[in-house]
Formats: sequence, C-alpha cells, structure tokens
Amino acid sequence: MAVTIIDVAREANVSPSTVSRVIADSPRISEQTKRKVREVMERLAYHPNFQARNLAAKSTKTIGVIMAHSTSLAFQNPFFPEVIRGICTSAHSSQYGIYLSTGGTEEEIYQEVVSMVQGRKVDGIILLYSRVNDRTMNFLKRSGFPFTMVGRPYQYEDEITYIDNDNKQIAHEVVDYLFSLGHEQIAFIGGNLDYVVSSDRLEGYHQALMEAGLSYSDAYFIHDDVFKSQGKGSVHDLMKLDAPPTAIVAHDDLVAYEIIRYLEELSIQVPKDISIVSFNNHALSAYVKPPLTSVDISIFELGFEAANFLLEMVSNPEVAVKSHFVSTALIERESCKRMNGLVE
Amino acid sequence: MAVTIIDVAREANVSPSTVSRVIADSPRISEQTKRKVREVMERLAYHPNFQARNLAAKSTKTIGVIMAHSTSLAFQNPFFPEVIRGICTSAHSSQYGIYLSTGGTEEEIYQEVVSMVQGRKVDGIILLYSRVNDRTMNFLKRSGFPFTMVGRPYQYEDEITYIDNDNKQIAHEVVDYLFSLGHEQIAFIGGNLDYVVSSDRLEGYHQALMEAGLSYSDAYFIHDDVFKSQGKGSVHDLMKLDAPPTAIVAHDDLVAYEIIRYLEELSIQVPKDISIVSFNNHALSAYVKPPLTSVDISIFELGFEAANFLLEMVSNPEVAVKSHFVSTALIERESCKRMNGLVE
DNA sequence: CTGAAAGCGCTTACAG
DNA sequence: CTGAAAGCGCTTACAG
Repeated sequence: MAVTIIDVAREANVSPSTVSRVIADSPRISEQTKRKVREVMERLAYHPNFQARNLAAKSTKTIGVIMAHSTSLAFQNPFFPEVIRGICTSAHSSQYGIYLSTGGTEEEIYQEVVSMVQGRKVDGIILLYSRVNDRTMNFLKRSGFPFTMVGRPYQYEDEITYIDNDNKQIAHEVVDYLFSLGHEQIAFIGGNLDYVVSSDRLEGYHQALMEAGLSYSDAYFIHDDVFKSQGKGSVHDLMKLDAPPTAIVAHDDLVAYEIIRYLEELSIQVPKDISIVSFNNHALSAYVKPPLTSVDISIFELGFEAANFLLEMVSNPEVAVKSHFVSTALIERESCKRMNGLVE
Repeated sequence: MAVTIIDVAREANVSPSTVSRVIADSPRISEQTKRKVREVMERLAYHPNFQARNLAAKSTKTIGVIMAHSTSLAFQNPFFPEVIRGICTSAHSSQYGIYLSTGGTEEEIYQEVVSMVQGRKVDGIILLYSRVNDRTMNFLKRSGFPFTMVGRPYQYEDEITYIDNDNKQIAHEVVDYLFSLGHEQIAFIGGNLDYVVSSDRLEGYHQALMEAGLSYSDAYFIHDDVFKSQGKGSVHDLMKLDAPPTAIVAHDDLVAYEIIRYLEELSIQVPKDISIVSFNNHALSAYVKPPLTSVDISIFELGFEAANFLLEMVSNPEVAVKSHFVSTALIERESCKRMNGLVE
C-alpha cells in the first residue's frame, strides 16, 4: 500500500498530527521539525491522500465545470478549449482542480450537478452557459451552493454572480457599424433563443433598429433551429424577399461561413453584394476568404474571471454577489463594405 | 450539516451497514428492506458523500485527463472538444467522472500527474498526446498506474495500451493520392517532431516518396517552429525554390488555410496552381473557400476508445496490453487538382 | 438477510 | 511547539 502519514510519523519520531501540520506548513511547528519531517517525506516519497484529506478537512479543492449538452452551442469551437484554458489558469494558481461534467442530455447534467453538490464532490460550480428556465441553475440557486455562470442569468440577475460579455451592447454596436456603412436592411441569423446569449444579441439588434427608427421584420430573422435544419433553403428564402437584406449579422463565425457558402450558390458575393458581420472571432476567420469582420469576445477572460469569482465565493461565503462584463472588440476585416461604395 | 448514512439508518431502523448495502444494491439485502431504506433516503434527500465513499472503498470513480501544455497542438480546435466528448461518453456510461489537468507548463503537468497518482486522486489516467521522451509518460509507465494514451507511445510501444490513427499509413495514402493526380514535387508543412503524431506522418510521407523512387529534399519540409515563427516567409521561400512543389501536405487544416493565405499573396491559387491536402478535417473545411481535401481522423472515437481501454484496465488490472488504430477517411473536396488537368 | 466493529488516511480542537 | 484522541462518512470482512 502507499505510504501514509503514520509511516512518516514513525520514521520521523513525531506524531501524525505534527506531520499533518508540516504538510499544511503550520507556523506552529518549529523549522527544525519541519526540516526533519520533510526529509522523511521526501525519502519515503510520501504524498498526502487526496480523498482522506478532503474528507477530514471538509473541502475538495476542486471546482465543477458544467458544459451545456453536447448538441448545443457551448460545446462548439472555439469556445470550449479557450474557456477551459481560462478556468484552468485561475484554478491552478489557487491549487484547485477541475471536475468536468460528462452528461450528454439535460437530464443527465441535472442529475450530475445534484450529485456533485449533495455528494460534496466539488467546492463550487461554474455553469458554462445560461439557458432560459434552466432546471440546473434553479437547483443551484435554491441549494445555496457556491456557483458562477458564464452568461447572464435569465432570472435572479442580481442574486447570482456571473461573468459575460455585454451582448445587448455589442449587438447594438455591430448594427450601428453596419448603419455607418449605409446599410438599413439588416438580417439576423442563427440565435437559439433558449440561450440568453442569443436573446440578448437579438435584443441589441432590435434596439439598434428601433433607435434608428427602422422597423423590425420577422422575415429578417432566421432562428437557429431553422438554419440548422434547412440552412441553405432559409438563406435562399431570405434573399428571394422583395427587399432582401444588404447586410447580415450572424450569431457565430461558423454560421457566417456557412451562410457565405449558400450565398455563393446564388452567385451573391461577400462583401461585394452583401455584407456580413459575426461574433466570436474564430481562429480561422483571419485566414479564410473572405476574412471575416467579427466581434472578439475574450473567451479566455470569460473563463478566467468566472473561476476567480467562484474561488472568491468559496473562500469567503459572505462575499457580495457581483457580475462583470468582459470587454469585446469588433475586428474589422473584409466582409463588410459601404453601401454603393468601396470595400472597407 | 448534510444528511449522512447514520441519519438514514436511524430513521429506517436498520444499521449503517445495511444502508450502505442498499446504496450498492447488494443482492444480500431483502427487497423489503431496500424499499424501506430507499424511501427514507428519498425523504431525507440523502446523497452519499463522494469522498467518504472513495476513501473507504479505495476507488475514486474518476479518471484523470491530461492535455498537452497549452501552446502545443493538442489544445487546438477541433481536437480538444471532440476528444473530450468521446471520453465523457464512455466515462459517463460507466459512472465515472473526469478530472482535468490544469497545468500550463510541462513541469506543472508532471507535478500534477504525480500528485494524481500518489495522492490517489483518480483511478486511471488518459494522456491526450504522445511526446518524445516524455517525463510524464515515463513516470506513469514506471509507477504501474493504469493509463492509456491517445497517440502511439514513443517508447515501450508494446507495453503500453494506446489508441491512435495509423498516421504513417494515412500520410502514405495522402501522398499516394497526390501521386495519382500526377504530383511528384510534394512539400510537407507543419509537423512538430516532438510529437509522435507528427514524426509518424512525416515518416509516412518519406516512405511514400521512397517507394515511388522519389528523393526527399529538406527544402520541401517546413518544421512547425519555423512555420509558426516566420510563416509567411517560410512559404514564400518554399515557392521561390528552383523547383517549387506542385502540391503541399499540411499537418492540420488551420495550417493549410494559413498557407493558402500566404500563397495568395504570391498570386498562387489553390488548386489551380498548387494542390493542398491536410489532416484533421476541421468543421469549417467543408464551407470555406477552397473546400479543403482533408483526412478525417475520427476524434470522437479516439477519445471514446481510449476511455474504454482505460476503464477496462481499471476494472481488471490483469487485462492484456493492447492498442488500436481508429479508422480514418480521406475527404476529397476541392483543394487538389490533377497536374496539367482538370480540377478533381 | 442483518449488525457491530474496525478501518480508510487524514485534520483539528483540546490540552499541556 | 507537540501529542493523544475524536471524528470526517463511508465500506467491508466477520459473525451470526
């Protein structure tokens, strides 16, 4: 069997309590004893048993990370690797580990979260998404267990600590940008309104139109489901309208490129015949033709700050609820052009 | 405090041992008692404490997943999300959880793995990469701890259970494919030879050239480091050769698109002036221009089978060492053309 | 089919 | 500054 604290204690001629205190680097142990014990730990290749320590100390030093179920947006490139990298960076510097949810369906995810919380598997939880009427979130909220969300919560906005982009604002800015190029017929493609990120972006789009005195038309909005099931057809329908859009706001770069592909089949060129802006600034978007104008949403930051917030809550349960919008940047590339003018 | 097995026992008028056996659904407990105990567990909202159970049962029901350090290939889209999804799917069906490594540097990763193993944090480990002379792998090998690799090990190939694509073979096939289109001057761009996946692909490329009686030229190989640091320059140098290549094999779709971009600046068009094939079949590669001919490597499978192998080892330490090559498929799109002929 | 008891490997008041 | 003792919440031979 592995070497235990008892073995170390015996070998170093001290009590187990003392060994334990040396591990925790307690100031109440003399430097001399620490040296002696550490030498023995080294020699016996002792490593504290994680489970035993957690059980006794009533903490797990790990945070649970819950992804949206696999069919949905949060699992897409490039979001997932980057947000995880942000979380890991923060967790690592506080000596925390990451426990990942494995559930495929919503129900499985819910069950997993319940057992994480009730079974004290983790000290806190990060929800990597924000959905409308989410059972998992509601459970977490009721339980009083420390948790953070990446995404503005649908409900209880000022009772839950979260991190997000200011999606309403950035969608507004994106539309304003298109206005500045002379566009007034602007379509919006691809938001799954079950997710707050999508409904926020759609609302920003609405607001921008309203403020500009433009009316909103349902025909200019293609829902995520529709796009996924009949992508090509939906884009073709859009372009066959009496007044087809001169610009499109896409929910994600991958969606944008798919749209561009369908437009091509209609011999409609980007940006010559129609402009397109998108969100998330995928790694490829700089290289591929046409280079896409897209909003960088600082995914790493989103993960990093979510973990920071959570760790703060875990170490101090009394800390105030807070939220923060991570900054974004519209990266202008070559997918938009001025109406009846030059390529920007 | 949370409700414990003792509370349930008292309430159900049985001993804690009995409650424990009901949790494990032991056949030695009467159905009647099970019903009674379960009713109480339900009523008290009892959930077994994960840490306590692990400590007593000497198993953790979790597997550790170790990513390569963040600057390297394994963290790239689209590999990471897909492989994780595969692992999660397998783990979930065996009621296992995932513990993710958080280290950023090689040294941190090594330390984490040591503490996972020695601290009995997990029951087994999946290494998501295979590197030359990897300290972490060597440690795992020596420790006798159950582990699996995604990627052919550099050493001890028949002593380590792993899963991989047959990278030598697929690189060979890719080159043969190019031969079949009439290409004989074929460059290879982007492998980091510290990773076995890259050296295997490079070797397959060599072998194919040799078998065709073609000689290998160093000028036709651009190392990953060189491409990353002076990407544009390295591609331009390649094309300024007296006998520039007529086709390029790229290590990854992202690399391929970057190359295409640099070629464009030289007014060299794909596939008209040069052909390009790549590996990994990125989600975007079907949509973007030119649609890329690329090898699909079944990333989900890679993760899924690695987890299956590991779980088998964990539940039966005597199981034989094994390895498996996951199938691949060359997806022909529009980035290659027949020499002096039509676009394929 | 069920229970009493020991034990998993730690931590942490309490006492000195 | 250090130790003896209780306890974290389970599981599992052993006994009946």
